[in-house]
Amino acid sequence: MGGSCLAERLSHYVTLSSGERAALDRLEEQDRAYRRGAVVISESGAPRDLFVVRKGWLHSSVVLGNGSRQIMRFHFQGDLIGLPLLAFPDPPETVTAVTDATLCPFSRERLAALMTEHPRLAALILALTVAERVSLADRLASIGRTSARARVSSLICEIHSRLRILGLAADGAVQLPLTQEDIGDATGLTAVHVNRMMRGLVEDGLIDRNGSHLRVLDEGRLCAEASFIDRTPVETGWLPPPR
Amino acid sequence: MGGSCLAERLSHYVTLSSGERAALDRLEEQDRAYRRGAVVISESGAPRDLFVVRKGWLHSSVVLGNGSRQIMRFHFQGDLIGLPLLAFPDPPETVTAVTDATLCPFSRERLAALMTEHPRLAALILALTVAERVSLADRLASIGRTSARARVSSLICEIHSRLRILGLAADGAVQLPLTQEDIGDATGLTAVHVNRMMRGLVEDGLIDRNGSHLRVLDEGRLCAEASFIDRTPVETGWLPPPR
DNA sequence: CGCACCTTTGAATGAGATCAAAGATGGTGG
DNA sequence: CCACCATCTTTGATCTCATTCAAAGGTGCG
Repeated sequence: MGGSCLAERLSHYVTLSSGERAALDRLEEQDRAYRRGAVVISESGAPRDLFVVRKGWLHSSVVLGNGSRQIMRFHFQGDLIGLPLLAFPDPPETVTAVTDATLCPFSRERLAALMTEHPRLAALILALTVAERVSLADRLASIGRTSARARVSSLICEIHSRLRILGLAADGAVQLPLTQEDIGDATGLTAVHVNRMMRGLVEDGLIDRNGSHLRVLDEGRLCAEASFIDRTPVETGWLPPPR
Repeated sequence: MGGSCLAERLSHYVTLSSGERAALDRLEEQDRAYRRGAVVISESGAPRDLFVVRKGWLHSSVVLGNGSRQIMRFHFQGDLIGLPLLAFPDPPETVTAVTDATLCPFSRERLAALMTEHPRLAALILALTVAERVSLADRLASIGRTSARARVSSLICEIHSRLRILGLAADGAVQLPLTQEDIGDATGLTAVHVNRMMRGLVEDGLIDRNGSHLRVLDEGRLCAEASFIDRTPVETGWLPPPR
């Protein structure tokens, strides 16, 4: 396969030393392909691995006692998934492939070894985890305290902003392989109401759609309506020296 | 002050080596007292330190453009706060003291040094951060996908469960220094509606209240209604050896 | 071509918000 | 020690945003 996915991800933030790069390469022996709709980590099954996303979209979700589903977060190229495995024996969330996806698995023992040998990478992974926590908090505020329209707008802003960083949002246009039901499960709304809200956003000239293609027309207004805050990139000034 | 707060916290999960304990003691030179209502970390001000809570209640919150507030999480004795500082230059959340509180500050550079010298502590701190992320996700599901009554129940279950671990919930009774407005801001409801829901829980014999005293009478039913999942303690099996 | 699944639209319902105001509580200063 | 004021809780009435229920178009895939 050639080269660690995690290395690729982390090198967005720091210039990896050759030692770090070698250690990261040793982490992964393989990659695995998943079909659209496949369950990568199930709330019921015992998980064994963490993953880095090489290709594709996924999401993590929880299904509640009443049968409804909450999507916590979408995962794109370079994202670390399965981190809860570090804290809990049983996975608290289900991870599902939204599109066909390729993942790079590695065990937590290997991660432990990596953190021991390369403290800077340990600190960086901690920073990335914290950043994801903050992003979840933003989502929480959006769902807890804003209107349906703002929630949908916020989700679009977040996805658009993250895909743009990956170079997947040429001129505001992104591929959005989600059903309105998915968007509802991510925003705490019903599919029917998501439909009405998106329709409204189109009418007001904020976005445009056809099929799974979505284009952000007026990012400023969209983000403002959503109270969306695009968090600036992760801080790296405090990290220990590389090894 | 004598002894690091963080050491106390981490020793809940692992038996600290003498080297680890010494390093943790070196982390903190002081502790700081805050008055009820004091803002410890402000969304606007530049923060300098992380903290461990020695004594008291705090919460982190965000104020949105429309003026409403979302409380993300309550922080009790032993909790790490200010972690977002590891990822972002400006604090994304405001941390406020709910009661008079004593905090132990330390800089992120010191944390970086600690992680370098003591990889097991680095891994443990990562695991704790992940656990907090999962807890936020649970809250997100509660707010996004359950009724007002279930949200209030869930918050009570969470607080009760966490305080019990700290030995602060004798026979289901906890001190709850929150206004109904606070509870509303944590659950995404209005204070008025929180009142009605709590009243209902009392009527149905699930809880009892007078003043700031709250007693959980039927934990099983309360948690069931709330779809509350008490996450079992943090995994430590995968951690690297101590140093 | 035909069957799933998804989107769209309409009408009725309902959970929670909003508005308003009356009690309760507690901290503060005289 | 008491009176007062601010804050918090409680309750009622009304309103509104989002849900629910239902059914008619689209779309793509096997």
